[in-house]
Amino acid sequence: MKAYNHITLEKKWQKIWDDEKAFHVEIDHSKPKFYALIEFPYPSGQGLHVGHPRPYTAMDIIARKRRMQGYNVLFPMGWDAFGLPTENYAIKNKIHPAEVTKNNVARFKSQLKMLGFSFDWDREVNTTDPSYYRWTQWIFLQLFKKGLAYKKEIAVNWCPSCKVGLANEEVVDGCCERCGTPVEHRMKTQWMLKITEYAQKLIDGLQDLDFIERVKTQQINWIGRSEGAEVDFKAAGRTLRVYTTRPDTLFGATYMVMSPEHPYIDEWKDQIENIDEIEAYRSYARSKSDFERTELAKEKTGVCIKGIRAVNPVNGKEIPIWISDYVLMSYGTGAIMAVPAHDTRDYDFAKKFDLPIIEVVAGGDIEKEAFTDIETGTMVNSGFLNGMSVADAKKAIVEWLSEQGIGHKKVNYKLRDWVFSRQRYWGEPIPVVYCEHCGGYVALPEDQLPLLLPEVESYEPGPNGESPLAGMTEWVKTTCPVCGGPASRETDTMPQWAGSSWYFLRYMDPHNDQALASKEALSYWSPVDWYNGGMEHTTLHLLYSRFWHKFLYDQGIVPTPEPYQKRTSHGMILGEDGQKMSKSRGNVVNPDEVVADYGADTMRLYEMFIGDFASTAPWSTTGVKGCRRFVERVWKLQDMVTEEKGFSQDLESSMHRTIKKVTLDFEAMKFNTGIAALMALLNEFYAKGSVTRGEMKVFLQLINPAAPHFTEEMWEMLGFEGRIYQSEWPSYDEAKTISDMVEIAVQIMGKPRAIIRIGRTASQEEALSVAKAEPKIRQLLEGKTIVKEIYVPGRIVNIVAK
RNA sequence: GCCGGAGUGGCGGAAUUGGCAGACGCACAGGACUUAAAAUCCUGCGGGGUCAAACCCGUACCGGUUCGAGCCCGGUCUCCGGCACCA
Repeated sequence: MKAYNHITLEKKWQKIWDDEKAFHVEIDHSKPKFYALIEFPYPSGQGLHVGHPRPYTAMDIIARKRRMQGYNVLFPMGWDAFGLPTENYAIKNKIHPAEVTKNNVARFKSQLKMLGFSFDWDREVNTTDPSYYRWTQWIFLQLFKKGLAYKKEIAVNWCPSCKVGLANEEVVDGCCERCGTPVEHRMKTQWMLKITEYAQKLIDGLQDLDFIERVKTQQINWIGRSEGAEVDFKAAGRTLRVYTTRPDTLFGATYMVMSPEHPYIDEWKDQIENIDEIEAYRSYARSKSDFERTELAKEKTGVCIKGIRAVNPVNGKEIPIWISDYVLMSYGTGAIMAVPAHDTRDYDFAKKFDLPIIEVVAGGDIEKEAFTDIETGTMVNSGFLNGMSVADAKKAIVEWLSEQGIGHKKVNYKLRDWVFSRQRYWGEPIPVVYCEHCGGYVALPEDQLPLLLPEVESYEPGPNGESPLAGMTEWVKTTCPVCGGPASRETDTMPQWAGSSWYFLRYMDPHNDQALASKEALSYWSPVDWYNGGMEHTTLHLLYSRFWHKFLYDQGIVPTPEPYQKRTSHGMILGEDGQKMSKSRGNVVNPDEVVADYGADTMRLYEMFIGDFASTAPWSTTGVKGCRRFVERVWKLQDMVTEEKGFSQDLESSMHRTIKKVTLDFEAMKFNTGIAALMALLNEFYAKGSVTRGEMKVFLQLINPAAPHFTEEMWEMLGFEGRIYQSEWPSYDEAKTISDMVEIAVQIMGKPRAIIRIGRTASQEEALSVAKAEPKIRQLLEGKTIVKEIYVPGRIVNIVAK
């Protein structure tokens, strides 16, 4: 027997697959299509870590299995290569980011090839390739033309270290997601995308998708729909509009609060008696960073506006108006009616500043705390609402407000528009020019795309955070495509999320220079059948790309309203010490070494066997060795193969059971138990001391998706026909997965006391008589009367006796 | 605080969804082979108890439903992930 040498063997098959274009795919209407997608990596300078191959191996197993089952499988790979780390590396080492990207991609690609994934490399895409970002820019132009891209001066989350504005989604605990620096607020003019216009569609679309529940709820929470009403209060001759989810508590509104940024404050300047105090508070609130807002104890602060009072429209009472930073300008109307009896924040505020608290929903104890239950309370102190339930009161008051013309139903979302511009070099240039004469931003004609990134002297952002492109006078100066007059180019670039928002479409037709993909390719391959990725992308990439796709669908460009039919998620791999892998902890496992020492097949098997796919799990070197042992034991089976074509009689049931288990477990991403079943079957072969050709063939096929190299080698050595990757996935006979005789437990009073061997479909009389014939059972039942007898065929016998 | 998810041997983890708890793997112990070690093969491996058995206890904790509960119900604790002054 040839010794098992993973190094030469794996190289050999990787080369054959390449030469044979084994995994290249084209449109083929004679087969069902299957589009398997994994998140394309950012090619960092560190290369792959052992976390990357986990989802890749998982989808590779499913892709390989589906091919064997007769599907036309699209399983592509590419590079999400724009972004800050590359740019920072370029600045530090004075190398062009494109060069850095090229090197990193080459390294990643060779590492992926080393692991034997069945990607169709002819469809490789790279977001930094002009022939790719031409279409990223094109999609932006469509958004711009439909009014969904607009420029606005907003307070952006500013990272002083990265010198870049961040989207809300990129701020974690008030700090920059990437570098951890506390985020500051800066007023900046930014490109924005109106994702809010799609808020409802993004919720509704989830309904029919096969996404894991966590992803659905996280997206729904992030979008944050709430139903309530807008109500107009009169104040100093103006209408002060508020949003509330509790219009039923209107009689309990004892004061109002405006956000410090509310524009009315400037308008009321002359009438406000304590304007100095108000201004002081406004500047104090402005200086608070996001970090301080989240970290500081939520002690309420605020100032009463003196000289102006509001009128509660429902009872004509005059109530004071305060300003406080617990009211946000960016949600609702920037002003609220405060009902301290029934809102915990208002309650805290009222207690601190000694404001009146009026109970309008009975059922709690407002001496102690705000009563916020909406299920059980009854309306009191509320005029015509008295005696109603909260739900009825809501309806009644909104009706009344509508009749009076001072309020109406309103739905709000927490979702904000997407801050789309970055003041950085290594991103897609935004293809618009500013033209004084035309009075604003003008889209570049589509035939001028791609708008290439110009060569610059320095990739460093300007001192005030302006884009490095702003220094490129020659490039910035241009002519307006509409009027032909002088115009200047936009110097901001797009965020990293742009290129990844549509890459799965490009894979369908990656070389098309007429459209982002042909109609034919789009209609054949859409939607992605199965997309696996990290939970960390739930509210970023996954939401953004669903938004773009829904927009493209509305424009008639893509054929399906949703991009991804199914979404699953993998767990992280921790270091051997149970900590998150990081350079500073020194617990990083390098896949190159694992593959060199044990081989790609072992590495792949271990990554799948490590534990439940969706959960985090610590790496274990001895665990890897266990999988290597499995591979070698399978290898040694070749000396035990008999000439028999079918299954041997005593293993027939085991064979069918294992085929079934592996088929179903792989599809359900229960790789650990699927592999465990294969190990158990191997143990049976060893116990028997032989394996038939028929058994060997099926066994290799079942292992092949997980460990494709050595199974291909053994297939060849044993003289099976063709390539294993082209062979047909084994089928099982349901009837043969169950053996006729079963061992079932006999319980007395629910405690297992004996095991009997009977027919699977034996009758109750039969089962009980066999059970009672057991000496031990007979002994235990002696002198007792049987109260009840339970028999579940194939499962259990339970005798209750006294 | 709110929304998700989870607590099972020394460890990673199984359990047909209410039917023999601990599959499979790791670690460990004993044995075989070897001059020896490694590798490999065989055996054992939740705790108590016994010469061995019988038997008792055991799935975070307290209680309940059931012939029978890791799984269902009520309550408590702990951990992980997400959101967080969103009116």
